[in-house]
Amino acid sequence: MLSDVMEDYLKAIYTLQTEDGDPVATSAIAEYLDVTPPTVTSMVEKLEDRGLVEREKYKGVELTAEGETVALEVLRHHRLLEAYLTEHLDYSWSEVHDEADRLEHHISEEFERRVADALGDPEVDPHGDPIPSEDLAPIAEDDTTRLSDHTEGDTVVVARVSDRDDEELRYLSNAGITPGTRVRVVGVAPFGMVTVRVGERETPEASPNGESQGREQSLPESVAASIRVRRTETEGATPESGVGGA
Amino acid sequence: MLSDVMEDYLKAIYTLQTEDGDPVATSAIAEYLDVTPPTVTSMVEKLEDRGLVEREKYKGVELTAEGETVALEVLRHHRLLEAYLTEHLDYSWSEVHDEADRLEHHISEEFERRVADALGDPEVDPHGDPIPSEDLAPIAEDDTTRLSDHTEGDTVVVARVSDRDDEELRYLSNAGITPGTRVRVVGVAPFGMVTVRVGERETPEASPNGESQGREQSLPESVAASIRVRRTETEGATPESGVGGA
DNA sequence: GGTCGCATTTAGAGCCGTCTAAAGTTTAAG
DNA sequence: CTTAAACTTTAGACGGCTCTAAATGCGACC
Repeated sequence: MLSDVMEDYLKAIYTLQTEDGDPVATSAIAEYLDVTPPTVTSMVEKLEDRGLVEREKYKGVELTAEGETVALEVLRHHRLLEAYLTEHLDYSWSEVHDEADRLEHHISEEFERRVADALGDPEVDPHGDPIPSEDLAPIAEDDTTRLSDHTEGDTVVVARVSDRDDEELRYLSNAGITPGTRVRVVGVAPFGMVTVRVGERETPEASPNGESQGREQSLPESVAASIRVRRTETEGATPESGVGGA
Repeated sequence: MLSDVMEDYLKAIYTLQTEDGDPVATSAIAEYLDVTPPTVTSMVEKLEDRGLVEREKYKGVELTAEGETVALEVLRHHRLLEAYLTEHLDYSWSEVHDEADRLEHHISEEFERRVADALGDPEVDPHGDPIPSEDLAPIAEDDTTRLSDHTEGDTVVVARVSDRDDEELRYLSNAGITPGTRVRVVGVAPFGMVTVRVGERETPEASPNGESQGREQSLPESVAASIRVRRTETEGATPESGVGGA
C-alpha cells in the first residue's frame, strides 16, 4: 500500500537519522533524494498522516517505530539483493547498488525468503553493511570507527564501505580495500588525507587481493570517512575521541 | 523513459493482437488490464503520440514495429524471470507469474544478460512460451494447436499452457499436465469438455509425473483451449480445420 | 434504410509526486 | 537587540494514470 517513493523517503530518513541521532532536516532529505525541499515537505506530511514519521514544523522529522520497521524491510531487501547479485549472478561489488535500489521495492515476501535461503541468511551484505533480520528488529549499534579518525600506526580491519558511490567503490576495489582487508595507517596529511599500507584480508576466501598486498594507498578525507573499520585484537587502535562530524 | 504502465499496455496489445491478428479493441485491453475503457482510450492516445501504436478511432489499435520491440523486450524479461525463478530459486511452476509481472519492468539490461547466461539462453519458459531472442526479432508463428480443437483418438504433446491463471496452473500441475507431457484424447463431451489420458513426458528430465501416469483427466473447454499442443510424429493428429476462435 | 444497442470517446474530476515562486520562521551575526 | 541569511513551508501549477457520467459513432436487425 506504500508507494515506492514513500519507501525511498523512509529509507532516506532512516539512513540520515542513524548517522547522527538527531531529527532529520528537510534539506538533508531533499539532497539525499535529489528533489526540492517543498517536495520533501509535502511528502513528509503524507508520511505523518500515515503514522510513519513524527514531525515538528521547521525542526525536522523522525521515524516512528512503524516507519522504522518499513525502512528496515526495504533495507533488508536492498542488502539481500546486493548479496544475491554478487554471489549468484556474478555482479561485481560496485555494480550492485543501482540494481538493488530498483528491485528492492518490487520483490515479494516469498522472493525475500528464497533469496535469504539461497544465501544461508547472511548477516552482512558485500559492502559490510548489516542486513536487518527477518523480524525487522532494530539493528544493534555498531562498534566501528571511521578510518579518518585514526592516526599513524593504527592497524585496523575494514568493516564497511559506503555503497552509494560507484566510482569510489571501483577505486577501493582496485586498491584492494574491501571489507575484511587489514590496513595500517602510515600517515595522516593535512585536511585529513590518510595514507595506509594495504595488508592481507582476514578471511582470505573468495577474492584475494594479491597484487595490492603491501601497497601504500592515499585516500582523501571524504573517502577515509566513509570507510568504517574495527580495531584488530592484537593492537590498541582506538581513535582520538570526539573527532567525529559531518 | 516509458512508464511501467505503458509497458503493460504494449504487452497487453501484443498478447491480444497475436491471438487473432486483428486490431485490438479498446474493451479487450480494458478487460485484460482491469481498467475502464476511457482509461484505455487516453493511454492509447499517448502511445500513439510516441509512435508505439497505430490507431483508427472506434476501430482498434495495432503495435508499430517500435511498439512491438518494446513489447518483446518486456516479454523477454518476463519469461527469463519465470525461468530463472523456477530453476534457481525453487519457485514452482504456478507461483512464478506474479513475481515476474512486477520485476519485468525494473531489471536492467545487465540483469537480463546475466540471467540469460545463468540459464544458458533458453528458448522457452517453464510454461512453454517462447522467450524473445536478445535482438528482439519477431517471434516465429508457432505450429501448435489448441487441445480443444482435437478429437477422440488424437495423441499429442503439450507445448504451452497459459501462465495467467494460478489456479488453473496448480490444477494442471497436479494432473501431471505440463509442457512435454504426452496426452491422448479419449473423449470430447458436449460444450467442449475434453477427457484425456495422461501419458509419460517426452523429455523425462526434472519433474517426472509418475503418479499421474495413465490417469484420465477431464478438462473444461476453457482450460483445454488454453493448452497448446503439437502432434506426435508417429500419428496423424491434425485437428479439424477452422474450429479456432476466441 | 431507419433505429436501437453497444462500443468508444469526450468531458471533467481526483490523487500522486514533482516543480517554481513567494511568504514565513529560525538563527546567527553584528 | 536588530536584522540579514538560511532554511522551511505555503500556494499554485503540471503531467501521469485513473475514474464516472455523458455524448457520440457504428453496426446489426427488422
